[in-house]
Amino acid sequence: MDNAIVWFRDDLRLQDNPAFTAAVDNGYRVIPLVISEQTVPASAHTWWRHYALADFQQSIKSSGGNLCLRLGRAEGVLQTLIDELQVKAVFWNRRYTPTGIAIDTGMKQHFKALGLEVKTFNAALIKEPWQILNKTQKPYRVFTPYWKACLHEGLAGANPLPEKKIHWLRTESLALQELELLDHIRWDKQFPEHWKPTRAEGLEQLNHFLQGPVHSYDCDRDRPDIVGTTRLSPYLHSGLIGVREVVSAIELETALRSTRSSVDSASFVTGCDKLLSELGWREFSYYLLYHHPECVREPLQESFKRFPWKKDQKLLRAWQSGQTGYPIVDAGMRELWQTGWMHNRVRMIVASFLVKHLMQPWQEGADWFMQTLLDADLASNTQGWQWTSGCGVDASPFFRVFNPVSQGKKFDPDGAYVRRWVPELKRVPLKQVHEPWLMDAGLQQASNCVVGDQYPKPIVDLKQGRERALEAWQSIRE
DNA sequence: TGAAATGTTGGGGCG
DNA sequence: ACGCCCCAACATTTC
Repeated sequence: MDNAIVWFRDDLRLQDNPAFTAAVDNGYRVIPLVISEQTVPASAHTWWRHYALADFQQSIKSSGGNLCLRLGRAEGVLQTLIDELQVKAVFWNRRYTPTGIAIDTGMKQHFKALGLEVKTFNAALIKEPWQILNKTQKPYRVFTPYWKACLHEGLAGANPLPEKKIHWLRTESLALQELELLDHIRWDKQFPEHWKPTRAEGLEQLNHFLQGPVHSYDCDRDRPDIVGTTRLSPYLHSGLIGVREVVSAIELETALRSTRSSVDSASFVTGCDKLLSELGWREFSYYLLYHHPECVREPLQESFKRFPWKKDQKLLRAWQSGQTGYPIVDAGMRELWQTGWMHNRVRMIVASFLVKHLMQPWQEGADWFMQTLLDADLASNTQGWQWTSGCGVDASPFFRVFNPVSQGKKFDPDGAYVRRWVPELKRVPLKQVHEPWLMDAGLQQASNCVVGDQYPKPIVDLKQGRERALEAWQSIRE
């Protein structure tokens, strides 16, 4: 029996894993490998990765293997193992980030040239980015026709499990701690209160969602004050759960429902369609990143390269630390810092505020999100920022400036979300909870929220900020 | 997957 | 009963 390395990256699961399945079914003895290249310092998503790896390690252990953890540059690590263990094949699932593609392409050529069998697969996406093209054989630039084309082809479900018995090759491994994925400064100490990075927990969340919240997903997903979303993003990014497993779960639940005629099937179908379309946006992000790798740093709309940003470290710091004086913005930024996650509606609000009212370059916001999000996903994050900044393809028009006060009133109508994350607002009456500066001096005292003292004064005037942004935008229009 | 400015309409108070 | 004004409520336009 020959040995094959299955190199796991953002696909930390044995189910729905085509590279792993192929290795087993092709009759190889499997060396499950994870390499930590340590190119980024410990941050929120490496915290997640640490515990996700612990879970993955455990699942391999319980099926009789041991996960091989290594540190260093991928090529060197692979070469060492190949030499030591007479490895005949290397299998992995594809990445789609520019650097990931560059590394993987080079490595595939290198090891093929040495006579190894190297095979790559799709575990991360419903459709490969090169698969979906418009009538002129070019990539789509608008979401809706793109997603229709995907739906027309049919959404693939989970990849099959191996049919043959799994044979593991046990190897020496570093201890998980030696990967140094946890920061020495334990600013992440509150994460465990909010997250359990295990596959079982992710599946549980998915199932729970499909049993209840999916029915009101259409409106509830916009409400940061209630748990109306799946909160699956970190599971999907690390690959504890595969996106195609989500598709399969939806299909299975739909099939179960069609056998009984339930009265609430309409809301179920609507919710599922909405969820699928959110997964569609994720796909579209990977698609755009694949076809336009430069979009990580460069706006997709040429004219935005001339945008007159007003770089200001003080404003950026105030935004990052949730001290802007606008409750919904501060609540979002503090939720992010404390839990490693932010509700999507609030991501749009804080992004619009940073880019438009504060006139800071979207790349600054994108960088901060990548450092602080558990689900730090280059594709989704880049597209999210380009979308709100109005410089992406099929983006929100720049003139659509979110007003943090009206957005707060609309999507956090009881003030529960802002009060949860901005404790200064706990005793502020609902009427002023999204605009505490409107309280008179006496009420500010009585509410323990003296503006300019206990809670910051608004960092920018909304009307002025909006007008300044629109003027700047006019200046770059053709 | 906005918001603000501007335009239009229609009911009610009032002389 | 009528015209006039006011102004909410809604609709349209603009960024």
